[in-house]
Amino acid sequence: MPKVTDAHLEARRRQIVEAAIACFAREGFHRTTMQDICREADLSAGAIYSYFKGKEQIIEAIAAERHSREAAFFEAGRAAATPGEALREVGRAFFRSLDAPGERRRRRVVIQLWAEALRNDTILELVLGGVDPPIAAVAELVRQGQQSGEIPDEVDPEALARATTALFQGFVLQQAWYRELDVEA
Amino acid sequence: MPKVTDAHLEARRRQIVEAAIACFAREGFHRTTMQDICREADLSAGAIYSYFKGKEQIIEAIAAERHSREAAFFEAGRAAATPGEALREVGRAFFRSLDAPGERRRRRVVIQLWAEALRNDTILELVLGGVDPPIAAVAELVRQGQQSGEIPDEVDPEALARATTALFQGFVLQQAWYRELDVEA
Amino acid sequence: MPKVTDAHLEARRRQIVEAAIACFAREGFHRTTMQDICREADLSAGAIYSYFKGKEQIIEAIAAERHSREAAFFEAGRAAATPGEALREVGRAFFRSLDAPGERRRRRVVIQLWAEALRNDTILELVLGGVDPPIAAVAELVRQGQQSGEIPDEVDPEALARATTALFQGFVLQQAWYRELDVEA
Amino acid sequence: MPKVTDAHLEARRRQIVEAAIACFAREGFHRTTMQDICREADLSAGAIYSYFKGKEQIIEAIAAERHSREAAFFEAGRAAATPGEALREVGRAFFRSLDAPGERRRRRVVIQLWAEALRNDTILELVLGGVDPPIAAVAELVRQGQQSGEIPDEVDPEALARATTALFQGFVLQQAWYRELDVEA
DNA sequence: CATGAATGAGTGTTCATTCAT
DNA sequence: GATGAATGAACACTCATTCAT
Repeated sequence: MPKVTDAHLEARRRQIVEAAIACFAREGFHRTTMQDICREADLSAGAIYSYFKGKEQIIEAIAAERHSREAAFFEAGRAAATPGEALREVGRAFFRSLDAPGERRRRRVVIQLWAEALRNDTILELVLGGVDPPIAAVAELVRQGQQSGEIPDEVDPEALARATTALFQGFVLQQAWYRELDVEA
Repeated sequence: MPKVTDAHLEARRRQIVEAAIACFAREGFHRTTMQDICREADLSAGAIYSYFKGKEQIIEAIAAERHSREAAFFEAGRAAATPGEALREVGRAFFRSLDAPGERRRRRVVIQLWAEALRNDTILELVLGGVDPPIAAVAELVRQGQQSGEIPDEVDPEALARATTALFQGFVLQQAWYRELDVEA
Repeated sequence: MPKVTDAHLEARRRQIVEAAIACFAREGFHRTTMQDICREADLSAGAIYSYFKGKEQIIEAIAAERHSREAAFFEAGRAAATPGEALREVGRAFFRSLDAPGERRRRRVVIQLWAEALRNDTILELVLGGVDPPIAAVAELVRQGQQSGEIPDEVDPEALARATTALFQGFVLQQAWYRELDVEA
Repeated sequence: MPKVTDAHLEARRRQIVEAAIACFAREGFHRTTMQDICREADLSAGAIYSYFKGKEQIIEAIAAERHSREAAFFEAGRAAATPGEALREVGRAFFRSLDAPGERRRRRVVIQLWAEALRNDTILELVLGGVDPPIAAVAELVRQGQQSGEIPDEVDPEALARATTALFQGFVLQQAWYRELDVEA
């Protein structure tokens, strides 16, 4: 890694990550060669290795990116009047994102990250880092909803939060396989 | 897939598939070498290639297997008195399977199949073949429940079925990442 | 390393080592590519990697071989009547080997091993393993010569042995650079 | 070797050569990258390529340097009263240099040059240019010693000179491998 | 039918060298 | 003159697949 100093380092890394996402969405992590990424990023092999230690690290960089993206959904709920409304708003933000065409590619990569997390602890950690905080946030909203009487007390907030997340993950999956409707919650 | 005529062909194929599942669950499709499978199955490379045309075909065979497994859940609902009870029974059967230790390994492989389905149409078809009929079955149960008044009319049966499946898929995912509770539905 | 079982393993290893020596003598360790060795050994890359874990290990195998070769010189001295005569016989055996055409190639490789030993402890050990015992053997002969009065008492046997070895090593070097005479001792 | 006109060119070249020696002694010619040398010399890659056409040429510059160093040993003998005494003085100067700590690093590089000389004729010439004149000088001293009766006539001066050099080279080698004594001659 | 040694194209990665700034 | 990011050919090594025995 022949060091790089200035701030365009971030731009280059983004360029590479973006190219890698395009390739990975198309062909998967393992069918994508570094040469493919080079071609897509319009950079030489050597250049890419100046910014990332290897293919694995590019994948990890993509996994790390998810954090912020997931967090964005919760911005949608912030303005809501009641916790229940906030929850519904978050759900709607999520469903809206399912249709965003730019996200499609990203979601195909996310599913591969789920699989990769099974055997790469670094990626598992990054993936959970993008999953656990939302679960906690939803659980907190549920607890608030229970205090305000909006949500029945007998529900376990943690379990409901987890179920909601599971539901979303399942939709991500189905959305990647077909092209379809959504409707309810 | 040349030679071999008799019915122990099926036994051999099962032996190989079983070994492959063990390897894939441990290391993933792409980190698993044919040699790994040979070792695990205690067979020579040549032997395996008598029963499967290649690695890809072993993966496809595993994907095909899922059909029958998923179908088994619906057996649980068959004996139920009402459609609503049947649905709950199917859900319970599913959650029970999440804890079955033998299933753990299989589910790790299923997640990889989800990712693989994104770039291999044969596998996509096989995966959907294991997902669509359950959805249809649940939708049918919902419709029956609506006719018997157990379930409100305004729900879209297809959408609810799809949501239920999504929920289950999400749980499969989470179960593979942590080790946890379930409780409600 | 797809295991290899029978005793022709040794033959194959020899074939590879022999090919590697030819390449290394011609081009040096670092200019020789694995493909060169493949070509010379008339084996595929994969085949070579069944017998050696990598290029480094081939070099180490060559270094290990030296042990036995160096030891052979001392056979020459065994039949000698007196220790002094034995020493002279060993020297003569050594000088004879300098002219052996087959050895020429090997000596070119030995010089490279000397350099390699400076930064590879495994090789340093192997090289010293081929150098220390001869030194000890010569020192022992000198001691015997001192007891029999053939050699003056004031010489330090260790130092003389070491000097003798140094002399031999220097000759190996010069012989590899020019093509020349030897005469005395 | 473009540009650069003034006399501090020599200073820069020395700076680079010095850095290269440090790196080569540590890691060997082939494990040392140009980046390593850049870092050690605290110069940019481009700068180094202004003073040397490439890595090879730096190595050659190091080899060329040896000439003068070897020659210095013979200064020691110049003041001696008799040829025999001169020879002993040269030997002593050599052994003294074996212990000089700064020389240690250089000798590690010399050994690598010996190996490199086997496949790079430019380096072979440079190495021999540092070896042949000393041999000739020693042979001349021997001849003088024979004329003055100090040394028996039946010795071949050339052969003895060559043997002396071989002895020295062997000591250089051993000194690089262990840390040891010297004593006699 | 089975074996497992052999194949060889293809992979991720390195590093000497260049050249726009 | 100096810089250091970029280049890209070359390398060591892997592994799905084949086929002589």
